[in-house]
Amino acid sequence: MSQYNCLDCNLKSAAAEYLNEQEFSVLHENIVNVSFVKGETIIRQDTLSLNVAYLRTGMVKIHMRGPTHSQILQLEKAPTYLGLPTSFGDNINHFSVTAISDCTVCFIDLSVFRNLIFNNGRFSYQLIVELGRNGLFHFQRYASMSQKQIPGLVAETLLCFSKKLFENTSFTLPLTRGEIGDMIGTSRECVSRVLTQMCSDKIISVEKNVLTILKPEVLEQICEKG
DNA sequence: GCATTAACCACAG
DNA sequence: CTGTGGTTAATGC
Repeated sequence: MSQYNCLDCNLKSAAAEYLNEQEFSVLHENIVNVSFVKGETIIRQDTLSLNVAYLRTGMVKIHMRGPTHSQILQLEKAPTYLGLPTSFGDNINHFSVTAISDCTVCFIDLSVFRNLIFNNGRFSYQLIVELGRNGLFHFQRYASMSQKQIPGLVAETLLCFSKKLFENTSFTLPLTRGEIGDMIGTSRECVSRVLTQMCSDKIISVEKNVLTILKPEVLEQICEKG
């Protein structure tokens, strides 16, 4: 069991804001908080899913084995639920979740979580909102992936990192070039080339692993034109 | 044809 | 892991 009380958790999910005191105490009795260091697997593809995972702190990559390469589906930062599609879609995990920074995760018993959904409409509604946004994000990604050229995809990825993940025009690259390649379905070489090209065009700068977006407008333009 | 895009391979740091 | 260069295949004008 976790040492802290869920009711007093200052990192509650948007959905959990709607739980009452009694529901929190049930949650608290059926939750376990686990720390992961960077690189550790939090959820493993093809294993049985027995609980819902809630990412309290840290950042993760969600990925799966494709026909030939590994495919990175998305990056997520705390606070967020992890693997809801798996929890409700199938008993078997259809993807893996790996920590890309140190993380803390709460694992919640699935049947307890299911009861919360049955009994609390507002809580459920917030989950649906999250699931819906996630689905929309992937629809958009799907269209981009099949229609944009590599520079457009790289631009899209960098803008996503900047706007959604770090909320900053300057950030430490959370993935290697190879992983970015796995994310947009190309090779590490292509990512490398596009990045160095953007550097020489002064659209971005990369020092060590810190990337700074110098010309957001140009990047947006590349992103849109594909 | 010629140019562009990107994959694949190999080698160096 | 990263950056580059050479080569090749596919596609478009």
